[in-house]
Amino acid sequence: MATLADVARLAGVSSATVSRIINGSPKPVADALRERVLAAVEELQYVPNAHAQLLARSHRSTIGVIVHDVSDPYFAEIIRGLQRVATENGRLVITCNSYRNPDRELEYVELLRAHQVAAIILAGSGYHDDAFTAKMNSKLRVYQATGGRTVVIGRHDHVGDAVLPDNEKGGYLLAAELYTLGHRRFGVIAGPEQMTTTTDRLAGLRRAAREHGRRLPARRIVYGDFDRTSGMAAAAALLDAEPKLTAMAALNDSMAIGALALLRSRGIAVPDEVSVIGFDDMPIASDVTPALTTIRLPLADMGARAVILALQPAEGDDVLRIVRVGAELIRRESAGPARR
Amino acid sequence: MATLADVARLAGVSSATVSRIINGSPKPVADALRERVLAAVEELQYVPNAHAQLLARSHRSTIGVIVHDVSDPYFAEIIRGLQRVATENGRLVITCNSYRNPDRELEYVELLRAHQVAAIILAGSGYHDDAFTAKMNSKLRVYQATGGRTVVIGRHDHVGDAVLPDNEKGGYLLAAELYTLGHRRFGVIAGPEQMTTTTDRLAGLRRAAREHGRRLPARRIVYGDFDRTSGMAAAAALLDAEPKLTAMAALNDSMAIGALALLRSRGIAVPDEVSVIGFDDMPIASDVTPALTTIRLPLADMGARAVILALQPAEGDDVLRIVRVGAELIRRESAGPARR
DNA sequence: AGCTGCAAGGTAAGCGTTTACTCGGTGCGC
DNA sequence: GCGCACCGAGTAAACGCTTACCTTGCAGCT
Repeated sequence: MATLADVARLAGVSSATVSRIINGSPKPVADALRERVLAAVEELQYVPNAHAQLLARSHRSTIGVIVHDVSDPYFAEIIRGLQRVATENGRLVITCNSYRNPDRELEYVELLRAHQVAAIILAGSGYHDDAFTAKMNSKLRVYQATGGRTVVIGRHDHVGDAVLPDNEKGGYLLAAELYTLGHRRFGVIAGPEQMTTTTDRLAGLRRAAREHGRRLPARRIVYGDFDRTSGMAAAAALLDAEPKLTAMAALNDSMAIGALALLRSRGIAVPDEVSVIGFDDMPIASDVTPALTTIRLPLADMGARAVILALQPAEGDDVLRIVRVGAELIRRESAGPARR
Repeated sequence: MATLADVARLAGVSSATVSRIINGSPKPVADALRERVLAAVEELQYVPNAHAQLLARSHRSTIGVIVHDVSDPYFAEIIRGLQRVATENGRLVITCNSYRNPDRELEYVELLRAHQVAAIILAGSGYHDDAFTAKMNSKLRVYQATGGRTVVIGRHDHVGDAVLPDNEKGGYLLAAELYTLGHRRFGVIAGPEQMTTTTDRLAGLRRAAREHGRRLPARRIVYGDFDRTSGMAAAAALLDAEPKLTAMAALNDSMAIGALALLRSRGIAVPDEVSVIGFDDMPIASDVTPALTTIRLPLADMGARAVILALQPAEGDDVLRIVRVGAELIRRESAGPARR
């Protein structure tokens, strides 16, 4: 690979001059030299070694994000928003997929630290696991101590700034809609039991239940993995245990779609016989049949806000800033009045 | 941030020793020292500076991938396969989204070169644009000249190894199925006109047409953007121009889903009145209603093979290796016999 | 003429690693 | 008892850049 020194040699100038020209430094450089240098750069197809630059420069500029899985539309949307703002600010973003493996999340924090990122954004729900939380917090604190900024999206138990979607309210809206439509016995297809997203959303469902003088019996809650397959399995389990269910509340759209698929395979009409409501409003929610009634979270916006938090230097020293974003019911066709 | 030197100081050894212990160098080190060093690493929460390592080490280990958009399920699948193999081999992968902007692709090649990646994988279709191809090839060649490896997925006009899905055959299968079902006048919802994926798939359709003694009139081909919205628009245009169409061939699933949505909005039954066939077999293809008949490409496998090519050193010097992967018709419910 | 001041470019000291090389100190063969 | 090989640890030279600081030359003063 051609180096700065090669360019300097070819142009007959010092490497400092080349560096200044390439980085558009404020120091003035004679036009003649500039042209010679640019020509040399072109001729050698010179590209500065990013690692050498990062080593030599003091300021860090890239942003690291840890998600469960980019190909999950939920995260894809968050990242879309996040990328937009990052790019607008000339920041590169490195994305890491933990595939819901806590250990891998820990490893990725190290990796991002090793890469000297300016900020680490933890997207995706946290776990109710004190040992993990403690480890993660200690790693994050070390990182913060060296000037690193951290932002979490949708978890409350970590140090640093946070963007918090109102999962509780979303859950409330979801259940409230079901009660309003006259459903009294509905199953819940929840996510992994130890994830905070699951418990928050469930808490919302429970609040709505209480307001209607009811409760969510444990036997009507099945825990899945937030993916389509587990949604199908959960729907099947629910139906087998209690064939008279009039509705299902899925705690994310992927599982809702799985439920829809299972219902279809059993020839159960949605929403005429059983209503289904999802959560997240992923792009394909409106393409399944029937189009999914769901709770919308401003995903792209959440990603964008996370970057903004990461970029703004903290005002005080220890104030941690929290941005809350709302949840909204999107009525489509998969939920209707209770019929049986 | 703690540095190697800090650790060395705390442990009372030289930095060389620390480096050797951390990297598990073959050089033997006394156990007592090893423990002291490891303790110091733990105490300081030391993480080696990745950039300094890359600068100092000679061998490059990360892999760069350029795709159009990770959140597009087509690429998400490719990346999944690619990641798997890369991780198995201890390689990190950096993903760049060009959002179908050729200039951005060029920029990303520079960026990846700047980051000293061991290989660049160009996923996603190429363009029929000689100026662009020439520029890209020159950049790739420069990169190769310095020992970089390049692999392209699904484009033929670039230098380097390649993984080529049989788009032509897929197109052929698609059209053959339509003809077999008795469709004689069907619309084609194609991708961007200058993309090789589009032209390859179209070529397959044309071959099938010829074999059935027919042709694809230009007025029945509408070019979209490979996304849902343009699929809807294209379906509308097709239908408006020729209401008697009995089927539509979409050149990817996203557009097929868009077409399905449009047909539904117009109250046209699929497949009873109009059949629809997609291409790619994205995961959601089986969740839309009716489930999409489509052409399956082994996407994850393609990603995996690309990494394998990138990792295997070229045998000869100039032999460029080409791996071809097949296409397969997946019959589901969106295509049926022609009825009108 | 002798200074000062400034503009334009060069010199060289890092940045944090890795690694070839150097250097005491053992243990061994003779 | 001496030299040698070898082992384990340290020294220091890269790696390719950025940038503080220094040099040079020249215009503008007094």
